[in-house]
Parts: sequence; C-alpha cells; structure tokens
Amino acid sequence: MEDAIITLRKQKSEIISELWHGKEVTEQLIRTYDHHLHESETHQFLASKILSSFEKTLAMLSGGFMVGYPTQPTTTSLLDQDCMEQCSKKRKSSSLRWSEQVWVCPGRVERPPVAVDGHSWRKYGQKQILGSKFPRGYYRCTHRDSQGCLATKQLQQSDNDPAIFLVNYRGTHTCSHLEPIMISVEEPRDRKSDHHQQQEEIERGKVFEEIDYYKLLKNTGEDLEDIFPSFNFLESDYVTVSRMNNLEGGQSFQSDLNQIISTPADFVTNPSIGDLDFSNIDAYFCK
DNA sequence: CGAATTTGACCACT
DNA sequence: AGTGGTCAAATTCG
Ligand SMILES: [Zn+2]
Repeated sequence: MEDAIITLRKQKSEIISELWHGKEVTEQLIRTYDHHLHESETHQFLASKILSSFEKTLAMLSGGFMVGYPTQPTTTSLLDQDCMEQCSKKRKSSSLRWSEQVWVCPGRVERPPVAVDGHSWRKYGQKQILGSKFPRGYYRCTHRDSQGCLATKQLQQSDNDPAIFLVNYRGTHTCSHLEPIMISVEEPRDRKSDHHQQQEEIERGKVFEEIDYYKLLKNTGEDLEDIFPSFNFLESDYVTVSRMNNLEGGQSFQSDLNQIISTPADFVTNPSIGDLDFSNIDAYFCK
C-alpha cells in the first residue's frame, strides 16, 4: 500500500523531471531559432531531443511501472519469455539491470558521484575499457558480507561529456537500508553547541558536497528503491535525461553513448548555447 | 585496529 | 589471445 504511494510519487517526480528537460530543450530551440533562422540541422537535432524526451515520458506513463520489478512475474510477456529462455540457457545473473546518468555540476570536483543514490557503495575494482578514455569503476553494496546484499553498480565517466557519468546498476538491494546520508541531512538544525557546531557544519558540507553538486539523471522509471521519498527536497536536483531498463542487455554504456540526449554536439559545436544552458541549470539547481 | 580503497592477478567468456 | 568482471593482497583511511 505504502509502496504503491511511494512508487507513484517517484514516478510523478520523474515525469516532471522529464517534462522539465523537454521544456529546457524547447527553450534552446526557440533561442536558436531567434538568432539563426536558417540552421535546419540544429533545429532538427533539438527537435529530436524534445521528441525523445516526450517519448520517454509516455513510456513512463504506460509500461514503465511494472517492468523489471523484483517480484515473481505473474504475467508472461515477450520480454519475460526471452528472459526466461536466456536464463534457462545459463543460470547466471538473473538480476535485473538498469542505468542512470549523473550530470556533474561544472566547476566542481571530478570525483565520481558514488553515494548520490543514497546507498553506501564499496569499490571493488577499476578497469580501463577499450575505446574509453576514463576507467570504469566497480562498486558493490557495503552490506554484502553482513547482509548478503548483492547489489552492484558500475560508474564510468562519459567520453563525450566528462560532466556526465554513466551508471549501470545490477541487482536490487536486499539489505536493510538505513541511510547515513539521509540522517545527516535531516539532522542539522537540532543541535547548537559551541565548537561542535563548526564540526557539524563541516560534516554537512561533506554531505552536500556529495549530493548538492551533482545532478543525478534518473532514467529508471522504476520503483526499485524506497529512498528517494525522503529526499524530496533533493528531488529537484535530479534531472531525467534518458531511461533504460535492461532486463538482459549487456553493454549499456556503449548503447548509452549512442543514445545520450545531451551529447556534446550542441555544446562543443555551439558553445554559446552550451553556456546559456549551463547558466540556466545553475540558476535552477546549483543553489 | 577495522574498514575502505587501490591495483595487479585471475577467471569466464568469446 | 583479448576483453570485461571479480578477487584479494597491499595500502591507505579514519
Ligand atoms: Zn544493499
């Protein structure tokens, strides 16, 4: 019951984020149209962005709800059958996968946004991937040994836009998720002591350094984590750029590179637009 | 000292 | 043989 409300709230926020992104791009389009009347290429590109954004919103509204939820599949769709076939062939990772894209606020540290999703992760590997400039980091849930939580995720900085981090999640959290970040965030105004306050300020600074300066681009459209409702005031910091539910697909990183919506094309070939866009984002999010 | 990260080795799969 | 993913010893961190 509560889960349903939570998932609805989450979906609503994601839909709003997606629509918001559509609005952003539309503003870009209008601005470009005013300045350069005859640049059909740019217009077409931005229009495709808008189209993609609304398509994702529609997908969230229609089918995105039940896809990949870690319960027993009562209904057998085509995707389920394919998944079952492949799972019967090889009993490997039946864990579901999805991906996110984290947009790092420009001018901030290039430290990978690991704890931005509210879970505590533990790095267990790092690998250079062919054709990729930046290495890929492998993280697993901190409570793996203590509670047997098998959730993992991979984090890789995008080659095209270093401000974007591609995240691949594999498996859902089975651990009892007490969130140190949430506690630290909710806490800060209760106590006021002399020299402790400074330390608390520092601690708060650490927390917000991790969360505030990063923009998470959630694209799951899923209700896989019940954490974000407590993050309501941070929900606006996260913008949905794209959404991918990979029930079995292997390389989400490369496919993402092809399907990324905010590709560096408009930013590199048209820096003025990029500057305007970033200033807008800063005005809305960075404070 | 325990916990988290680093980093080369190892392993499974083409 | 090469690549992506994981392990684990060494090292750093708190
Ligand atoms: Zn977990």
